[in-house]
Amino acid sequence: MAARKGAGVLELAVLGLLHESPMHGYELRKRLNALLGMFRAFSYGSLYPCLKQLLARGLIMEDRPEEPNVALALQSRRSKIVYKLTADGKERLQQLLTEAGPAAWEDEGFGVHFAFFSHTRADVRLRILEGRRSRLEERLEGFRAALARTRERVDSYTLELQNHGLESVEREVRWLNELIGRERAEQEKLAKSSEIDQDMPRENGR
Amino acid sequence: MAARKGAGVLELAVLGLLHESPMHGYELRKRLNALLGMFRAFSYGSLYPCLKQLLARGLIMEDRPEEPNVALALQSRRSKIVYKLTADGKERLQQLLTEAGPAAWEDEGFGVHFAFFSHTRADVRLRILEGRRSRLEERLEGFRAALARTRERVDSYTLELQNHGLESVEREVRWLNELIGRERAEQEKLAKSSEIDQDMPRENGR
DNA sequence: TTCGTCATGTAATGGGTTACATGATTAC
DNA sequence: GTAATCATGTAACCCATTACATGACGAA
Repeated sequence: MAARKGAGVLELAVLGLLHESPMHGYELRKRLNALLGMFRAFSYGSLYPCLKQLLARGLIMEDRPEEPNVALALQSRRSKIVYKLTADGKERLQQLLTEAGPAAWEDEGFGVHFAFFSHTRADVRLRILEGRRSRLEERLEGFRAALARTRERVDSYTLELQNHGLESVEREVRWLNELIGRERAEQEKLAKSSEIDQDMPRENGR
Repeated sequence: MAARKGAGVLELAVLGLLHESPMHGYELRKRLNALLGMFRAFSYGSLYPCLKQLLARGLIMEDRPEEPNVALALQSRRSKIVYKLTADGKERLQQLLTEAGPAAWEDEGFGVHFAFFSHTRADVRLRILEGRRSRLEERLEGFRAALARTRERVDSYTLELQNHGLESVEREVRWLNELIGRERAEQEKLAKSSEIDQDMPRENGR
């Protein structure tokens, strides 16, 4: 099995961004950190090796636009290597966007997967959101249990920290609830509209 | 200089917990994850090597309570090794709790440092809180700048993600603001009470 | 012509995880 | 007596970072 772990979160992020438009590494990194800036920041030291590896695996290729002058192309080519997805790369991206497993809802991966939700199938989106929610609820539960056990002697700072953490997670759960609600509503709407097909449309307030 | 990076966050966490009371590894891990559960979870694979290393560095030692029977002690001792801080360990802990540098306010370290704030000097606490706040504000600023540049074409999911991230960080900043306010108030109160001593108090707003 | 930023890369290192292997203790 | 949990440990690996080295290019 092994499923090829490959290059962690970066693989998806790079493939996803390159799918939207070809880019060179430096720019890629900026877009990356603009996209996920609040969660993580990647350095060149991880990005370039990743590109190299993706290239070796045939998932991306250099994108030299129509180059009439071959000699010039061979010589002048230094600095700025624009990459684009290959067919295999697109396939791989699709595959990554379709698996709704722990990799998609654990802390490291969730943000990246979410960032490309618009390229993700609706049912997969829903399962990822629900997966993350139950993951967080699980954590919440375990945490509260541990809290109950050590309740006795906690200084005020520890308490403050734990409360803040608790509230953060609860907040994310509420956020997920809202997103899940919206996703489901949309799915129902689609199901209904495809089911009707020849009946009159009806409003169902936003 | 080099400052001995040593064993990352774990070092502080372990020393801090052992300072409160001697413990064995297994228990240590549970307390650790109860304390920081919302932020990170450590596995045995990292904890035990860390203990081993701390032992080798002479910062902790096995805590065999009064053991009248030596022979029995030598034989039966398998499973459950209780550790406690050595004098060096206490000193090291104190040192770690006193440095108010990036290690204390970056994402990885902040939680742990905060968790032991009750053993931290008031001025160090304040500097760490302010350090973290400006770190977050910096991130906020950079993020908004990047946002402004790529504003044009962002799909609704990306937007949703970025908003959520933004709000999370803003929320943490507000939390820090409150904590800083409290810290300062307390410090002023202390300063005032020690300053007066024989005169009447005078207001000096903020 | 020099400085800042854009741009690409590599080597050493690091902190941590997973998976594995093992043994003791407790509860049933 | 056996299953679950407590308890300790190791080895292989992984993803990413830091620090470094290099060079092109535009603006002052």
